[in-house]
Amino acid sequence: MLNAADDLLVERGFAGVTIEGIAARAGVAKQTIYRWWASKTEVLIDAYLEDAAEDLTPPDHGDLVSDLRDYLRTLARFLTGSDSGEVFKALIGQAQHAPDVAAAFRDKCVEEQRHRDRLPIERAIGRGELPKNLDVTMAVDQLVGPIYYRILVTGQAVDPRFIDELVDSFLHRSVRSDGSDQAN
Amino acid sequence: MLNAADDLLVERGFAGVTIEGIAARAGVAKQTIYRWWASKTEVLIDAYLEDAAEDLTPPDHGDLVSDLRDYLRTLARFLTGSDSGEVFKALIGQAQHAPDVAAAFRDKCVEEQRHRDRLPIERAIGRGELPKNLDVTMAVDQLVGPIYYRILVTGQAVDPRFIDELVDSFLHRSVRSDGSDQAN
Amino acid sequence: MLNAADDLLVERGFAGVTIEGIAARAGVAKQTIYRWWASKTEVLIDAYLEDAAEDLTPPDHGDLVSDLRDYLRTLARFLTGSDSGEVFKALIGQAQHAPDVAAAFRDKCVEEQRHRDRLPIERAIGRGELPKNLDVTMAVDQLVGPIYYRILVTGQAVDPRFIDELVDSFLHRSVRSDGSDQAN
Amino acid sequence: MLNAADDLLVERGFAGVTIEGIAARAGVAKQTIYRWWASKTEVLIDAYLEDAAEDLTPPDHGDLVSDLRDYLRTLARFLTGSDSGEVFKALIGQAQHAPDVAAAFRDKCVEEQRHRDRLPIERAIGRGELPKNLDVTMAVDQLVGPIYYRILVTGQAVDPRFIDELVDSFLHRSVRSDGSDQAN
DNA sequence: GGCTAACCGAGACGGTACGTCCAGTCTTCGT
DNA sequence: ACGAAGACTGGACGTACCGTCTCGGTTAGCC
Repeated sequence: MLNAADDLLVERGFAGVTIEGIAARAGVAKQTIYRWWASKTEVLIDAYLEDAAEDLTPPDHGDLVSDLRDYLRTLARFLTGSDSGEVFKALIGQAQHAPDVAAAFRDKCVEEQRHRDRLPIERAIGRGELPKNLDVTMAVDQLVGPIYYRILVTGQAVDPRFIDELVDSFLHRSVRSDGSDQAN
Repeated sequence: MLNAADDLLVERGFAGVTIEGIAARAGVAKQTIYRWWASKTEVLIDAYLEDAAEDLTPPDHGDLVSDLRDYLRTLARFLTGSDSGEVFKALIGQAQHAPDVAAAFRDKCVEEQRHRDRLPIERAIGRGELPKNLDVTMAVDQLVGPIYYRILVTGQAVDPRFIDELVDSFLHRSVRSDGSDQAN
Repeated sequence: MLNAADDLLVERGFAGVTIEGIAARAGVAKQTIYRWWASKTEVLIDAYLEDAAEDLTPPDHGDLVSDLRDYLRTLARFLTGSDSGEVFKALIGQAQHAPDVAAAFRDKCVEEQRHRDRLPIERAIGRGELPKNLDVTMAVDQLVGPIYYRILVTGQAVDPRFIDELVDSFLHRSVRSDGSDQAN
Repeated sequence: MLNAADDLLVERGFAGVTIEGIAARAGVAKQTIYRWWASKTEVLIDAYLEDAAEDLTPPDHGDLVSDLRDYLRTLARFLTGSDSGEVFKALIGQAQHAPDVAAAFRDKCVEEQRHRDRLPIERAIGRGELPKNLDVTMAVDQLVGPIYYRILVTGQAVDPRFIDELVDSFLHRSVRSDGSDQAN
């Protein structure tokens, strides 16, 4: 059933995902779907949860710059080029239309995603590469925000160069924000 | 007709906007709508264009910090609290589902919006507050990206404190990036 | 279970009787119903048999006219005004749609009913009030046929006056049909 | 559409008639059916009206006995052996379940039928074969009632012998009831 | 100034999917 | 072991909109 939903989304787009279509493809009665999910969006959320998360495990090279560049590139590729990313974007899209979808989606998907997003930063703090008092949430917003923005809103390409610049800007600012390099 | 579409979206959400509903509320035949627009999304794009843009004219205080803080707050308020902002978000949402919507939406709405976003930066460059070789696109992405990200993806609040920090980070980094303020 | 079926029919009509409804009201699992009956119609047949028959025992006043008038009025009241009568009519109705229902219904309900219908006539023959060679089946058809016809088909009222006329016609014809009054 | 309904009823019985089935067979959208009829029963009523009535025009041999025998045999054949008769019986059946169906059915179908039933009697009265003060309604009930009764309730055969006896009984009684043949 | 054409409202139409109800079959679990 | 509980496939229900398609009944323009 979840696979059926997944496949339909990739093949025919969000509008092509229908409860009837999922049921037909999964060889299941509509009622069975309604028994477990309230809408196609909830099916997609579960479909996303099932087979998506692991693709995004942040790497750990023991080096902030490498970690960030690697991870953010993976994130961009996930959002623009993978099936799970398609589902994720579709769900973000749907979240703009229905507050209940937004709530469920954030609870179950975004929360987890944000947790992963924080890891490289937190590890760097642990290693002393970044100051202990760094506002991690803020840092994450500044790093991934522009990426989501380009993908969701403007459609601009998110290429390695863009990510490198993003990381550079972030690091220069961050390092400086604890005052340590102002002394130079 | 555009008002009807607008009103329906605000009252009942994107799913509550239907061609039939618009026609009924506008006292118009469905066919008349189809004569000029290909889908409800296109109606909403035009509805957005009609009465939205002017709310977002960036201010010009002659001072980058004030301009940015003022403008980004206005942008956040527009996205989270205005009727036009609702339409805008609905269209971003729909753009995730349909590439043609995405294309039209970016052409007609985002383009213009991006132009406005650049103004404070460009004026600051003109005034010499920012270096001439600054990558404006990048700068805009870093400033508005996190705001859109919070609103569209995570649902975190976008309050003045967040915006101030965003602006501070940006300025320290930007100013520093050409090395000009290190000389001070 | 039978009571549940009965009650549902009276409260909500034939379409309101469902296996699930009976099961729910009787506090029983659907499967338990299917174990003993093949369809809701069979449940209704048994429900009818359980608590219906006795209301229609023909009276025995020792006088054909009184017996017939009394009995036919009771029959009319049964068909138009009693709960069992509602079940009976519902079953006749259903018998028009499904031959198997018709067969079962006639076997189990109509047969018995016909037997009761014959009693007044047969007793009158026994008493010598009617000729021994009278075609009892024919006589019954002529007496009860018009009553069923009005109730099932035309919806005309079946009032005492109608029944009296029916009985009168029958008696005059019957007495004469053995040739005994042609001699006058 | 009406033909489709008709055909389905004859082929698959009343339960086999569904709005979806009619729509599919007629090459029409469900909504179109719902636009014009409130239920499958109403479709069947109109289907019956369209192509049924003319089969039952009572004959006029100028002779009551012939007229009645001929007509009642036609009626019996109509009810037991024709497609329209199947529809008619199905509607009578359904009328037992739903008062609104009963009302519509009686208004549109039974009324007309009753009118035809009266014709032989009324013409005989016009010709002086029957007394002017004869209760025609009562007479019709007594003639057709037993036929409907056998067909709808008991399932007994309605053969020519039965009809002949019915007519004989009726005539002897009727003729006698005004005293005219007692004078012989 | 009258004829004609375009446009518009109204809404019927063939469709697709919705979400619900119930049928009839099945498995599980507790007494 | 039996029966309640209820999940399951399947199919029809009646509804909402879709996008297409006639219909008249205005206007408006052009001769």
